[in-house]
Amino acid sequence: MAEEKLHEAIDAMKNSGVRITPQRHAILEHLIQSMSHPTADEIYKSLEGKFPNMSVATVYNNLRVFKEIGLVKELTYGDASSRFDCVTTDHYHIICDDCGKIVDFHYPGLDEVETLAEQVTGFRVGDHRMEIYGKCPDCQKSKH
Amino acid sequence: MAEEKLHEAIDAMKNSGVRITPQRHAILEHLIQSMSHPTADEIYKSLEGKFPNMSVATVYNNLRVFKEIGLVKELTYGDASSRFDCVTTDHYHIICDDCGKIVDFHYPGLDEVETLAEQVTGFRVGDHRMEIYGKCPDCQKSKH
DNA sequence: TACACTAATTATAAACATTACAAAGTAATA
DNA sequence: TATTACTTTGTAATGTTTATAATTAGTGTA
Repeated sequence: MAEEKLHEAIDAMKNSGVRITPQRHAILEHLIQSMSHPTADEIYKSLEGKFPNMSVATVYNNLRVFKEIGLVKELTYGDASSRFDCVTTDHYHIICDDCGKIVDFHYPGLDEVETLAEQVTGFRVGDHRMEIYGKCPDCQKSKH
Repeated sequence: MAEEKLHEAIDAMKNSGVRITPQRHAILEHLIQSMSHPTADEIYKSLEGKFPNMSVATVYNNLRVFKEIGLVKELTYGDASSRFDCVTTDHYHIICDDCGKIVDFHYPGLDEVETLAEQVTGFRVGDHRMEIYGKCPDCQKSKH
């Protein structure tokens, strides 16, 4: 299924007229397979072996491209660096205040919130994001 | 009413054993009165007149203190710097993709989402945030 | 397949927000 | 007043992200 997602993503790139370079392929592959929410630097470091000459700028450039096509979402929390999440099915994130762990959390889309927001504000709504904060099971146990 | 909020905030500081310095008073006052979502630098610049010697570090330090007491929330969007929002009544934000305008948007708290998240993930939930993205009325008119 | 056009990559420098640190100042308490 | 702990200040340092120019590499067409 990761294979399939990758193909879909590559098709999306073709349709948008975006060239498919080895670096882009590798970044996408890593995002899909990692099942996590890596920072740009983490992606850069994890591809060091395959692409010893790849520049950090390439990672940033392509994450921006993927974002523009809609393949990837940028997650900005309070901490230093953004994290990037492959857009697959609708889901939200729940984040541990103590250890920073991020867990995916599926929930029927909040369409009614979007609709009401349109009516109240006059915006044309395209998207929304939500994060839930709390304490993960592990950190609940370790009462310091 | 801004006056009143300020007093409440100052009481909260007293209860938390946090000293009320002129700088803290001014930062809080600005946050409450501005009715916007300023960056740390905007706060710094707007208080330059009153406090010519105030350091940027002071602004950052105190915003962190306010956050810890629960007086202020940090809003991190994709852009360079965080914005800070006085915690008053429950509300969310709707943000224009084009011009970056941020508009408050009231909505009955999503308590049922928090509850479900607890059940599904085992987290103990304390808080959540949501942002809605779209195109504001002004930017809809100016079809580029 | 080779060519030409355009886009992408690289390497580096720069910008920028935020934090760390030490020294000086200030409030609270006894 | 002396002591203590907390705040502010100024500056340096850190770390992420972007800008730039030169080089390299995809892609469509002959």
